[in-house]
Amino acid sequence: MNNRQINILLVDDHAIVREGYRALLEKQPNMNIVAEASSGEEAYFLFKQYRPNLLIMDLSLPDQSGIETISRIKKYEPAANILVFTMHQNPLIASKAIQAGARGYITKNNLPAVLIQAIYDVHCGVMALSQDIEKAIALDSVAGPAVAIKELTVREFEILRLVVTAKSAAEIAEILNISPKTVANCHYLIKRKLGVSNDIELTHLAIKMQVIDPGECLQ
Amino acid sequence: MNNRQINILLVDDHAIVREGYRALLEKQPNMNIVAEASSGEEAYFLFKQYRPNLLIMDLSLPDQSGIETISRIKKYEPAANILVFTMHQNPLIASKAIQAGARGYITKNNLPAVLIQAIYDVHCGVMALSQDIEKAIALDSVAGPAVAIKELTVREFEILRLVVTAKSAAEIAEILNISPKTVANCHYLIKRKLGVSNDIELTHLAIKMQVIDPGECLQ
DNA sequence: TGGAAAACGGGTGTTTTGCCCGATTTTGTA
DNA sequence: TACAAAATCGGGCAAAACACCCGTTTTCCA
Repeated sequence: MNNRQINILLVDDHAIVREGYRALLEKQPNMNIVAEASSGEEAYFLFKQYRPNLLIMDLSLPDQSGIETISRIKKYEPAANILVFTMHQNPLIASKAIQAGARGYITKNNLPAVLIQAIYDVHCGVMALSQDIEKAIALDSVAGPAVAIKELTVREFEILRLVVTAKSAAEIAEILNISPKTVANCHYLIKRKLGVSNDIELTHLAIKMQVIDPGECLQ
Repeated sequence: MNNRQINILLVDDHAIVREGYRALLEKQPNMNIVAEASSGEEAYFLFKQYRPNLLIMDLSLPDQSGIETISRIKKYEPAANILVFTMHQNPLIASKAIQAGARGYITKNNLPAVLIQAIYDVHCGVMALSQDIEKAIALDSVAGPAVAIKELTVREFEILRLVVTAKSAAEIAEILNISPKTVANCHYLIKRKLGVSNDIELTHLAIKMQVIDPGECLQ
């Protein structure tokens, strides 16, 4: 990779956070924010338009499609450099994001300098994980009770997240642009893989595994 | 209130967000950030030390003590002006924060300008609520589930508790010595009364209303 | 580039749901 | 005590959802 200007697309739904990125990144001589998006849809669109060298994205987007957005962008451009920068310290989410094609995962608990370093790392093709996430992944893989959830495919995980926030099959189908029938089948497979027999158990499990936090679905 | 310099204490556990505040607030001629805290403990300490005119705080702090911190500070200084600025759009959280003594509640979904206005409002003694929160609170108190849940009969409430701990209709029928059909009918009536359309929403609602606590399903 | 895994979605019999109804049993209160 | 109102119980039935099967296409790596 070259050491020239790094053109960055910011994806975060909170304007104040984007202000923060700007203040921070524009101090770096060779970083340049070419565009900002506040939703997954917009991110995909702007990525195609601007072709940035690097994409910094939060996962909690209004259309709930953080990981899905990574998949879409990577499908369109497998060489895309995507760095996840989010508050979620959950190793499950981190590993799904990486499975989906992210090249880095840094939590917002880290100091700005860590983000800066990660940007350089990812830009040079080095996978960047913040220490807290590395630790969480390590702990999880040793004694993790979340074994079954890891068997889920990226798509299944995505659908799980939507299902447990009480979206209907039709809504999910709409969001993901697939048939409601596929959603239903996938929903069934998720339940079978996780060994639960109804949606209530599934919800409890999702909360327990911090796939969602209790209250996330309260509007 | 005077119109002089507003001395602000920032409380947010994410450095990048604090960068965002800085970039934003320092553009305002009469706002001045006197200190930053990244935990509730630190916030309390710095408040005593700096006596700011206004405190902007996020609720999701590492020591999980956002609302608790508000209480502590208000106890120490009842005149403290506290403006909550958080991602939580939950009306229950908002009302608890206000009960605890916050004089404003703005979600991070809002544009920076909304925050700026709220700062002026709170500084002048006007309660500031962002529109999304106003709406959420209104919905919640008018047609809200808090009311609806009280409409449940004793039997319905009993069945609700069993349902949301993931017991099957057959099991519940067994426990209560009634027909599974009655359980199913009752289950349906509960959902109708509470205005939810599936069991996942029902589960979330039950957790939110503390019919069962989230800890009950953890492990 | 070939083979495995994942994603997608049709088909179909079985359950469950949503909503109706009437029959009993409390319950509150005049 | 009387008696209406509310709560409880459960049958019926069409519509919807589910569980499970399957084959096809797409994606991903080695």
